[in-house]
Amino acid sequence: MRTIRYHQIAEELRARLDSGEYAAGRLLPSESELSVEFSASRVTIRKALEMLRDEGLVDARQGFGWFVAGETVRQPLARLATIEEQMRASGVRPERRILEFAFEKAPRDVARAFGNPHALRVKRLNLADGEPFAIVTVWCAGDLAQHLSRADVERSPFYELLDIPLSGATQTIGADAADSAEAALLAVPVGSPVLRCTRTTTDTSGRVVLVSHHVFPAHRTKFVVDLPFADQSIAPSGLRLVE
Amino acid sequence: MRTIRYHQIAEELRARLDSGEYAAGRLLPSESELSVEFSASRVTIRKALEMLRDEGLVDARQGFGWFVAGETVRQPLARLATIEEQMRASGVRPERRILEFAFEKAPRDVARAFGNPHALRVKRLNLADGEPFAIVTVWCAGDLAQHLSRADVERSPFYELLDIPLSGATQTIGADAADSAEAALLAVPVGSPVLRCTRTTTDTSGRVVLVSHHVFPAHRTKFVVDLPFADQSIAPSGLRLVE
DNA sequence: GTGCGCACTTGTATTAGAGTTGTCTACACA
DNA sequence: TGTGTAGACAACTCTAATACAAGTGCGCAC
Repeated sequence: MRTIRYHQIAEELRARLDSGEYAAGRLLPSESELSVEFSASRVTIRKALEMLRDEGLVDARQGFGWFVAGETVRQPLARLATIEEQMRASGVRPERRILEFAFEKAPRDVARAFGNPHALRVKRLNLADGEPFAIVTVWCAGDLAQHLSRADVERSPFYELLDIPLSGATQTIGADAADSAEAALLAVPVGSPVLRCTRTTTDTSGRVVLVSHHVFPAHRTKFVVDLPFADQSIAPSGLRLVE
Repeated sequence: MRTIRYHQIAEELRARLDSGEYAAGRLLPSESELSVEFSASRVTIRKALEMLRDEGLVDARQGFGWFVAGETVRQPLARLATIEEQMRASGVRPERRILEFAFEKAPRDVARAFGNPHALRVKRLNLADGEPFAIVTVWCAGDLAQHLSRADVERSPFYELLDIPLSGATQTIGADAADSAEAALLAVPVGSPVLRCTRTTTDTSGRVVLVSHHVFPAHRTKFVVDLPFADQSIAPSGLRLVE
């Protein structure tokens, strides 16, 4: 059975991309190098690469080279380490388990922040090395979340899924006792202390686009804040009295 | 594996910034020095530095040099009013009750931070409108505290008593359950959730001068942190996994 | 103290070369 | 006609090397 050369080559390259062989380096070997490696002409290599481009796996820039398509998106975002990157860097294996995914009417306070009650609510459990370390509930403004699927949310963090520039956030940190549902999910006794955080994230126009709620078991997590200047008080900065 | 030179260099510099290698001096080596060190042209070094500038990590002034940009970015964090000023502004009457005042040998970790075990320990209860809202224990390096009396500490906050310029602090925020002594002081049930903060304050020379420990009842206190830039993750910033 | 010059820095613009993709033509083969 | 090879050229990117303008900091003569 006769197979077409550049289909074979495309298949081989696809396998390498999946295996992550080229993912790290970000840049694929040049067409010339590949043509030597596969004993094929540059034109044939190009045809194979163009197939992969049509599939969205790779992309090319003239004078630069072929690169894995996904990476370029992540590049500008990589500047600040996320908690999951930190975990990965320190050898801990992060995991996300989606518990609930629903478009629904947001609670009053969230709806007021969005200016619209229609929202996507995602509840998930984050694990570190298989052990639960956070329950996260995210509300996302409905119009921005319309194209998101459960698989999207399971695969990528929200900031990658929203293709609008985010600008800032306000975050509240408090302590509380775990209720029975939380205790079950986090595998801690009912009533044991947890850190409870609420965060509202806005885009560059100042519109609130995300409201999220986080519950961390106290024995596994702490916040570390560096204050470059003394803020004139022994009391930790940012502390507010509630009611 | 092909990689782009100035991406490599940017990555290396980023690592140094994170590790604090350049943070102390605040001023980075000049472009020329870096070009020699990396065996790269000045243009390449510039590209790497400009990447870091886009990320907000460093900044430059013509004729002066490149420097770590962290301070100005985080400045807003430091401008928060002190908790007691906030209380006064909202009509709440703050009060400080000194519980213990003693020059003594500091615990091992505090002594190591000071470089000297001799320290002043002050334990006090903070009240708002007569109700307890914080247990604060402050260790102050012994040589700086020698002229301080119990009356001094009762009257003024520590930052006013120390006549040396303070420069920054690192603060850890966690949750825990109140033990019996704390519960009694704060007038809450034993085992109810509290916020526990540890802060080390340094002077401009980088010497640790204060170590303080704070316990807040969860039902009365929360931390509010404004994050000027989106830090690219739903996970609250500054969160670290413990051990 | 004031002003000046010197050394050093970043900001910006060139030139050049090597390496890359984008595109085309010509040819061979089944 | 579809497939593959070979080669040539344009356009682009990255890096090096160089030069000059503009700003900063510092010491020195006055």
